[in-house]
Amino acid sequence: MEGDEVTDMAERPPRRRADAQRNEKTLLDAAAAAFVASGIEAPVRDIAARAGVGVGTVYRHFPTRADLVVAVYRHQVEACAEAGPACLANATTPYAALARWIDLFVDLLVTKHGLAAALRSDDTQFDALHSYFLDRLLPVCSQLLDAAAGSGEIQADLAAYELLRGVGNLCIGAESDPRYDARRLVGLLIAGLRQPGGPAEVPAEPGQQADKPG
Amino acid sequence: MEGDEVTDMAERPPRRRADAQRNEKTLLDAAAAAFVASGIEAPVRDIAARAGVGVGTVYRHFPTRADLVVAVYRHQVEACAEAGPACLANATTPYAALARWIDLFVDLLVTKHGLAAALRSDDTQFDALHSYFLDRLLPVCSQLLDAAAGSGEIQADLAAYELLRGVGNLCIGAESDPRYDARRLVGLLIAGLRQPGGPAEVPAEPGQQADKPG
Amino acid sequence: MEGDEVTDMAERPPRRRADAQRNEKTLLDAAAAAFVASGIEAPVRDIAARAGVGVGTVYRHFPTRADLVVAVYRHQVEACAEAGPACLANATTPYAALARWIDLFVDLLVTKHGLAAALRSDDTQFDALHSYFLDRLLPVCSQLLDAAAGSGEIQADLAAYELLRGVGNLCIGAESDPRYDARRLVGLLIAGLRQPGGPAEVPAEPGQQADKPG
Amino acid sequence: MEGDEVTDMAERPPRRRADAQRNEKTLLDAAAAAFVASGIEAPVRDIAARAGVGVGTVYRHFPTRADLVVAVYRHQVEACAEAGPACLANATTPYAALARWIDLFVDLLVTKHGLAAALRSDDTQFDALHSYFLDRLLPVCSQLLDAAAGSGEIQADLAAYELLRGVGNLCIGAESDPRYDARRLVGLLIAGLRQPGGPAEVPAEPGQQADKPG
DNA sequence: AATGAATGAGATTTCATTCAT
DNA sequence: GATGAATGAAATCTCATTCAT
Repeated sequence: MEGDEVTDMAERPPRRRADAQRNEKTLLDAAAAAFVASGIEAPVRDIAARAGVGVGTVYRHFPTRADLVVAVYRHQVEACAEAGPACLANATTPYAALARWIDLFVDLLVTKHGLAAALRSDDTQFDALHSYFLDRLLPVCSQLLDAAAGSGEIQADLAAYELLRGVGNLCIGAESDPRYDARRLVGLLIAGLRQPGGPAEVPAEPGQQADKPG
Repeated sequence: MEGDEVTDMAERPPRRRADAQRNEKTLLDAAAAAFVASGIEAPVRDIAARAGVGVGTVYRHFPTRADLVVAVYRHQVEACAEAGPACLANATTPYAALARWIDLFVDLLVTKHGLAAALRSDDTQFDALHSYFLDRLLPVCSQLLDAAAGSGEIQADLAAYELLRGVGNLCIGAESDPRYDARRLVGLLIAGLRQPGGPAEVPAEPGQQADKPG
Repeated sequence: MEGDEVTDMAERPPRRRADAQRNEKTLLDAAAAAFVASGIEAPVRDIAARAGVGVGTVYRHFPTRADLVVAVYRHQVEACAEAGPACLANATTPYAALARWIDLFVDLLVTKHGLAAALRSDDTQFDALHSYFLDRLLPVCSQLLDAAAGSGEIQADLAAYELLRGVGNLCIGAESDPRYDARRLVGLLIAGLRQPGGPAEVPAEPGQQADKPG
Repeated sequence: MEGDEVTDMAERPPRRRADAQRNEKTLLDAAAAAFVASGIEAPVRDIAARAGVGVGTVYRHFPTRADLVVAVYRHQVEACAEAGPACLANATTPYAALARWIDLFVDLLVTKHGLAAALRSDDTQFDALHSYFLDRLLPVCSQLLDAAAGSGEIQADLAAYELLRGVGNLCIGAESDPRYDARRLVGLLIAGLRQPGGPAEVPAEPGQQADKPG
């Protein structure tokens, strides 16, 4: 992702002060840490303190909290979005690709503590964040869902929006609770998708009903 | 002069004043409404205003916010807990009973706006609420899970805690988002439970575990 | 028994806590002092400190700054407004009544330091204050102007609004500058009103005729 | 063009860098515009932005806000000061000269939005501005007043300081309020100066001093 | 000289909680 | 018991001013 920077051999574009750039990085790290520790609504002053800068500096770089949150997670979101087509290309079936990609999405949410919280917030202040997430990830998820539906592995009628939201919800609080394995529950959800007759119905097929554990 | 504590020997029935009792009921209704409107963190002042009492009265009845939240939802939680055995008795199979009961649990969470939010909060102030919920509902859920596992309909290895938490998470925000149908996703999750090979397994094809993008 | 009941009638109206009432008075005094010292924009925190209360108390009593300013000066404004008809009744001529009333208005502005400043401010936050002043004093001033015009002592075409604003302006800063006598300048302004032919015109009297601007 | 300012590049002597000089002019224009738009307390950043320079540049040229304000209005103040003797030379009487000059002074204040505000401010930061104004204009006004007093057209006892301050005050807010005509009120003030009996006196009628309301 | 990033004091406002009445 | 006034700790955001580049 940082590879983009190498293209400019000269300093043509409006040169940024070195300390400003350092600060931005420091701020993003500090904000990420603060989000983990205090949630997405961590006081600006705390973030500034963690970064060792004044509050004004935070506001200069990120005028709104949403700007900050988006910036904190942009790299990961981008990587996740770009992984979608790769999953499709490499997996044995579209359904496997979907499962794999959802797994990456779960990684994103679980390891970046505040993210799931940010997504669930209905504070209008985070609308921009919601939009960004959906803009970037909905198309990817849609493509995978469509492919899996096209191959007949899953039903066709689950919207990508709903799936993303559900997976996002399942990941809330996962990082702080050792008794809760979000990845496993997401796995159940994805497995549920594969039910031919819909979630509430039992398929009348031999071989799917009789296996009894132990 | 009046009401020295020691004069109690007459053993008057420790009855609460009628108005105090009325207030408690009024307060619970008001709090429930406030939670729906503004979420679980609704200002105490709002709740008092809705109830037509002073804030002091709220604090007298419910010293902490958690006390209030627990009280608000106690009835519903009790009813849900008690429905567990009934489901088991009436359903055709243990798995069906589980599905039915989970459905009731979803009702509880989705219709009582603030509840899912309260459960997801990791504010230590809500620990009491968490405890109450788990104390009351975990055994019920466990029983249902065990029964379904015993009948061979599902795998045995999902903890009731994890299931409740997952379903609770899936219900977050369901009231306010018409594009998100929590009930449907919970259905997928429960359906996933029934998968023969376990949630993490996809149809037996060689190499499918190894698919990695890039 | 009967003795107990007598106090009841006295406490009918919505009882205010004694300290609240005391606080309100203290706050008004503190605000008045702060306005004198730091102008109408004195920090709320300063006002609270002067009054020996917390900032929250200020906001409880006076939600907006304009509320506070209006309250601080309400007594004086009311008294001034009510003096208008009295002036008219007691003075020898309508013009004398006008002059007398304007004098009272100047008293109001000059002795209450911040007032003129508040009136001149074009911060929209003070619109309510402007409105209050105009609502209350414009009609009074109009009546006096009309009477003086009716008696032929002054021209009829000066709007009360303009006169009040002009006098208000002349009073700005008067309390802090010993070299500036607002009362005197207002006197000149009122004297100028009496010119039969309008301010720029010279009455046909010997020795006053030849003035032409530049 | 600013060609007046010696554009000859032949000039060797320790001249200021051309861009610095250009900046100064640009800054003055920008500041004037900002004062009109936002008043004399316009944020430094706004001024810098209007001028297309950094805030540091503003501070380099004008270390204090007062320096900037003085510089912005210096040309006009000089012109006004120099117009005094001219008025006296051209008018038919000293009083007419005074009236004419005051008119020019009003022009200065009314058309240069922020100026009256700057003059009225009692912020010590503007002391330099006050001094500059008085230094430059008081002597001029004094001369005109003295002449008019000498010719018997007005009383001798109004200090130039008081007159300037009064006129200045009358001009406050005149630009933004269509219902308020500062020029007209100043006209009344000047007319009042001509009253034979002095400003405080009303037409000789018995008992008129004693009128009191109530 | 010019730039604009950084600083941090200060202003406003909200609420949970206490406590006088 | 009930009331709601008082409190003051946050939290946000704005700018004047300094200073690294």
